[in-house]
Amino acid sequence: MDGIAVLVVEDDPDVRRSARVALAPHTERVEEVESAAELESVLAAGAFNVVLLDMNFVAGERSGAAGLDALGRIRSFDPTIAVVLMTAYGGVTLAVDSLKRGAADFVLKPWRNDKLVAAIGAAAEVTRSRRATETLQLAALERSAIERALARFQGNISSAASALGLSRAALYRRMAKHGL
Amino acid sequence: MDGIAVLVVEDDPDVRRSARVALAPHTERVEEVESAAELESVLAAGAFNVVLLDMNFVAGERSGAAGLDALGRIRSFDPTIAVVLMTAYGGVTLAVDSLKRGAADFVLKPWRNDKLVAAIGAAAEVTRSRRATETLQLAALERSAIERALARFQGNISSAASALGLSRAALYRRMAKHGL
DNA sequence: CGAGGCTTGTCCGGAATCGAACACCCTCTG
DNA sequence: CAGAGGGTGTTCGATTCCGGACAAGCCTCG
Repeated sequence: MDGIAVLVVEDDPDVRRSARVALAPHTERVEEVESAAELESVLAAGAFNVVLLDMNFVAGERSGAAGLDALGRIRSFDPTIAVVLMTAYGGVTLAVDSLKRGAADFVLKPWRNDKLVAAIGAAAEVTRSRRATETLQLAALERSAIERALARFQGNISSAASALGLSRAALYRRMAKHGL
Repeated sequence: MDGIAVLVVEDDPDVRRSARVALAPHTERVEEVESAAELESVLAAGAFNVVLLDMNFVAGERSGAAGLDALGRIRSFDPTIAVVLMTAYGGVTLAVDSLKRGAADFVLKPWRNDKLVAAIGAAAEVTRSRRATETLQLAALERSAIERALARFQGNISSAASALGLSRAALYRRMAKHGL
């Protein structure tokens, strides 16, 4: 799993070490922070493609609220990065809530190393895919929309043009422009 | 919750009745099927905006595989419709796997009626939002991309134009066309 | 077999868009 | 304080794109 840079957010030094031991042989880089206080600056500086985020790093707090808050901040900062949440206390409700709020995966502590590695690998792939498809280039968006329309209508030019809001002649020109 | 049409997929008649009793006062229509055999034709005929899907409707089978298979078929047929999964046997792993495969929510049996109603309401909103944003109209896609670019670059016309692959003058014209 | 409805690909006079250039403003640095 | 570097909004001759119309083909139905 070359090219994977993981940021581990975890207050417990034993768990941080366990994560590093599990992940380091399978990734390019594992960095750790003890709290979520400076998440944005660490993320900005670090070119990560996965975050492994503890849900409870406030002493005595077990609800997962801190982790969900941090998840929200990470997603605001970089919506493309996949976040894997981990907790020792989670039930179905917390897991479901986490994924609904945008976590890519949810891991219970103590984990099996092979499952953690697999989860991180899958999450990195989610980040890769999100980053590949996020573009603002109008030409690329137009080409993609034309391809989807042609697929949707099995190559029927009249229907595809209508769906795209173009005349048939205009669609022919756009198709030629994009080499379709 | 006007305008919500729910399809309940559940083999147990007692559970089907419980779902109907819980949901009927809060929705426009509740229909039920006993198995997933004819899902696509029922969905095609019915104009639903939520599916409440049991995970286990194969006798003796408790793994949830049947429900996940049905989820996949529903999503292939109509990727915009929100699916709420329900099971009596699910743990964190099954819940996480369900959401990763595209379920909008996950409900454990026996449910609390108010929570089921809330989950269905939220799922209907997910369907509404997905259907609103799925468009092939190039003009709408262009407007949306311009808005995202302006937001991304805090209104900086030069940077937004560059990201969109347009000249500044062209961007000004597109913005005027879209009333931005 | 022929009509009707749908599809296809192409054309061309007119309309719309193009982007380099212009003039100007603001901030930062030497 | 002046100059550099970034930004802004607008202009206009050149270029590209527009869509209704045309001609033709295919499929279904009476």
